[in-house]
Amino acid sequence: MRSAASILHLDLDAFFAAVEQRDKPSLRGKPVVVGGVGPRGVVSTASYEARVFGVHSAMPTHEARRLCPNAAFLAGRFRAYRASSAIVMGLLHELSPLVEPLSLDEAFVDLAAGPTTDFSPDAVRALADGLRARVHERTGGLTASVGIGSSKFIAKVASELAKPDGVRVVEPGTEADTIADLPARAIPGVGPATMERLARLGVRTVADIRGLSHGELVRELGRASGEWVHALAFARDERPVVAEREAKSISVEDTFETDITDRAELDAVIDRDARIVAERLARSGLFARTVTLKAKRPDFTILSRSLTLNGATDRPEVIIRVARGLLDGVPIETGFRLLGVGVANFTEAAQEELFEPDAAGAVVQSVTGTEIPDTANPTPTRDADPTIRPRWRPGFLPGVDVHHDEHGAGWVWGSGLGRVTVRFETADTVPGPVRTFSTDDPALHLTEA
DNA sequence: TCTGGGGTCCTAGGACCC
DNA sequence: TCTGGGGTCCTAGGACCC
Repeated sequence: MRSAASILHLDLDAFFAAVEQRDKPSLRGKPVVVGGVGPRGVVSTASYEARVFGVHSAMPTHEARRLCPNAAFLAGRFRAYRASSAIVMGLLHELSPLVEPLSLDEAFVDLAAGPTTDFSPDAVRALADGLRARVHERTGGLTASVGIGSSKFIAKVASELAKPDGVRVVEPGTEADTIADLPARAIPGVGPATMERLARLGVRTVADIRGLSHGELVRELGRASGEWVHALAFARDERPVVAEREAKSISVEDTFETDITDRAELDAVIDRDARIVAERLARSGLFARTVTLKAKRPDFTILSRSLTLNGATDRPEVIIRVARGLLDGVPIETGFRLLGVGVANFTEAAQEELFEPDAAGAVVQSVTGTEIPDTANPTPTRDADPTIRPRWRPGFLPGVDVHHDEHGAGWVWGSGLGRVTVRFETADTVPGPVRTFSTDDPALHLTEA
């Protein structure tokens, strides 16, 4: 926590709905609900006119329709939202180079990293008013709420208190008092489950948390969460504003209008999602080592299966093959309401860390790496497939190349120069046994799937 | 007519290595 | 021969956020 109120949090009011009302004058002053419009959709944003009826974010759309049948229900126009968001983020960058977007409609700004020198309450209030006026003008009428405080937590609480269309500055020294009477739920990271546990300890407000010992909280909530909640209850928050955070995962998922049981249909969903994931990977110039399959059962329980490859990939056929393999190990009789494919564990191509020593201590090629000399085993027995991009040579692709011998069939798990790891498929389990072959082992029979 | 999609972080157990 | 601790990686699930 700083001594000056130098962290700003901006939150656009009912953002998606406000953009719709701005662009369609007939919707102004009327309830607007943006979100999933299908039978299993949920509300993303409700305009303030719709909130009067009890409609709010994350509510099932069918319930919103029941509460407010006269509202306009819209699926959302993300291109328009991104455009307005970019204008606002640009305005924030005029205040400081250190801007941390949290979503399209929200960001932190570290004013101390910019030209601002006067952090007196009056000065930062004037700064926030100027910012809000520019947002309104440059976006064609959108309103924003702005909070300023000595930490991220306090700035965010302040913008919440300022809503809608207002400013709130929490003066240094008044932080603990400001949050004392808020529900414990106001602490980020305290959701329904944590709130339930805290309630059992008699906690309702932030101040109530202060009555518990550090040890009690850690015992009840676990190490990380306990310490976090304890610190924030006393308004202790040292998190820096971080401008650019690198993505750690990419995923695509679909909720179906009716549950799907059919394997072929599930495979088709995997294919579609995996191709989108691969496209986004390639566009980011990233390669992923871990593929995850996610499924939601009719009873809403979520199941996930993941597999980490020896090498990284951005190829759709690899992601598809791995994801389908993961589905093999999952009972599908009850059907799923959602299926999704994700990737994680990113590397960038042709970087040194992609080369790893093999069992013998020699350096071998990772599947995304560039070939490097291996004097111990200089000759891969198979030429590079010309359809495979150069970085893949000598080109045994995890999940694509298939091995077949008298012990059964399997697919390539990973490959380095001079070795190929094969995972055998078994009748009822994934993963099956794994075996590593030398590339000149006559028992190794590889074909492309 | 039941409850999205895109993420992040944490926990816990097992494998494996030193 | 037995015991054992620490560290890292992987996997599965859960909580949470916008």
